[in-house]
Amino acid sequence: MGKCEQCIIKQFNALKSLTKDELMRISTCKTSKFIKKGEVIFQEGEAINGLYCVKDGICKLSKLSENGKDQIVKMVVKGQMLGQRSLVSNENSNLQATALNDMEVCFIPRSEIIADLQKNPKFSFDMLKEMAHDLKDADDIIVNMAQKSVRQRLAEALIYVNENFGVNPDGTLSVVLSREDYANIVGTATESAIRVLSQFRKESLISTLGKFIKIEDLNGLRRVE
Amino acid sequence: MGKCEQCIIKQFNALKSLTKDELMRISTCKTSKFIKKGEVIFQEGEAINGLYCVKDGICKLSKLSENGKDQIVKMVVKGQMLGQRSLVSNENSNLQATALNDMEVCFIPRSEIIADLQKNPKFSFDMLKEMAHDLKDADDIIVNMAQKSVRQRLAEALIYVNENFGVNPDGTLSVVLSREDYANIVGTATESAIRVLSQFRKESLISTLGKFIKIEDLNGLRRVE
DNA sequence: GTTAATATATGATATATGTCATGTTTTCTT
DNA sequence: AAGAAAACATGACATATATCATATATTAAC
Repeated sequence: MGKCEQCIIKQFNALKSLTKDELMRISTCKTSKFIKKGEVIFQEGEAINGLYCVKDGICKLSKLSENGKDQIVKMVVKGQMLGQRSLVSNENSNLQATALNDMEVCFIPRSEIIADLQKNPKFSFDMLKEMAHDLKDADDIIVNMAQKSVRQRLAEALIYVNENFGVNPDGTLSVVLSREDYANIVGTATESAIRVLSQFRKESLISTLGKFIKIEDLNGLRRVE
Repeated sequence: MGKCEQCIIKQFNALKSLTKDELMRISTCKTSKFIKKGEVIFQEGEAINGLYCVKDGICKLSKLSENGKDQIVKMVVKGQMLGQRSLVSNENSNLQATALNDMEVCFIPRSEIIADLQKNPKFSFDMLKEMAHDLKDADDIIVNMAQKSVRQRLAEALIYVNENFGVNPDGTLSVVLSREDYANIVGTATESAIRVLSQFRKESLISTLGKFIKIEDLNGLRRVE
C-alpha cells in the first residue's frame, strides 16, 4: 500500500499541512479502497467514522428530499476530501456519496485525524479554509436556486462540469452524467432537464451523442437567460 | 467598555474557547458599535478585516442576484459571530449584513483573531465546528430551494423565525420582517410571499396585524405541502 | 395632524415548469 | 445476437409562480 508521506494527492488538500511524522502515522492506519461506478460510498444518516481522501475518480454528494428526488449538493473530485463535515461535527452524514466513475480512495479513521486537528493548528486552519470555501459555494448555489431559471442553472451546470472536470480528446465532457443527474444538480424534473438539453442542442450550444455531451458554444451558454 | 473575559455572550460561540489571557488581549483592541435597524454592517465585496461578535439584536446576511433580488442566506442573532468565512479565507465578503433591529456588536481586528486561531487549537476546532454547522444548514437550504414549493418554504421560514427568535408577550413573532424580507428568504416574488401569507391567514394558520405576524397553528404550518 | 412615501393586498394574465403518457433509442444481460 | 431493461425524447396538459396593474393600508416626514 502507498505511503501518505510520498503521496502526491495530498498537495491538493489540507493533508499537505501535516508533518512528515503525522503522515507516517496515518499511513499505518489508513486503508485504501476501490469503488466501482454507481457504488455508494456512504449513505445519508450513516456514521462515517473517518475521513476519505479521493485518489482518483469523482463522486456526487446528494440528499434525499421528501418528494423523492435526490438533490446533488456537491461533486468531489480527485485530490479533494470527503466526510470533513461529519468528522468535525461528530455527526452521522447528512449526505450520501455515490461514485460517478471508478474511484480509488483512502480512508483515515476518525481518531487519528481528530488528534492531528487538535495538535496541528496549521492543519486545522487549512481544514477551516476548505470548509469556508465550501460554504461560499453553498451560498452561491442557494442564490442560484432561488433566483435563476432552470435553463440558466443547467447552462451553468454544464459550464461547471466543463471547467472543473475537463473534456475527452474528442471534446466531450469527461464526466458523463445521466439526464437525471443533471436534473438533480439543477433541482428540476428529469423531463425538464432533458427538454432543456434538447433545446440547447437545437440552438447549437451543445451537441450530444447518447450520454456524451460536447459544449459547442461556451460563450453562448454563458449568455443563456 | 466591557471586558471580553467577563462578557457572558461569548459562551454562545467559539470565543468561549479562548484563554483568559487571550480574551484580555482582545479586550484591549476590540471596539464596540451600536447599529440602527436597517443599517448595513458590511457590504458585499467589502473587506471586513475582522470578526464581529453580536452582543444584541439580529441581522440578515444576503447576496444580490443578477435579477436584482437580494437573497437572504442566513440570519445571525445575539451570541453568534459575523464575518468568520471572510476572516478565514482572507477574502472580501461575499454577503451583505443588514441589521433587522437595533444591534450592539463588538469588532475584533483580523490580526488578533488569526493569531489565536494559529495558536489555540481548541479555538480553531470550535470555529471549524461552527462552520461545519453552517455548511449543513446551507446544504439543507439548497435541497429545500430545489425541491419544495414556495408555500412550504414560507411555512418553514415562519417556523424558523418562531423557533429561533421567539415571540413577544402577545404571541407575535419578535423579529418583525417585511413581506419583501420573507420573499427574499424564500426566494420568490414579493407579491407571491404576500399572497401566500394571506392564504395562511385565511386558513387560520397565522394572524397578522400590519407587519406583526402571530403563528396560530404551528402544527398546521408544519403540515403545509 | 396632514401629506407623501412606502408597504401590503389582490386581480388578471403570462410564463415556466411539473406531470403523465407514449414512443424511441441506448445499454445491459444472457 | 436477441430480448429485456433502462435511459432518453417529446407531446399534451396541469399547475405554480411571476409579472403587471391598481387599490388600500401603514408608516414616515414635515
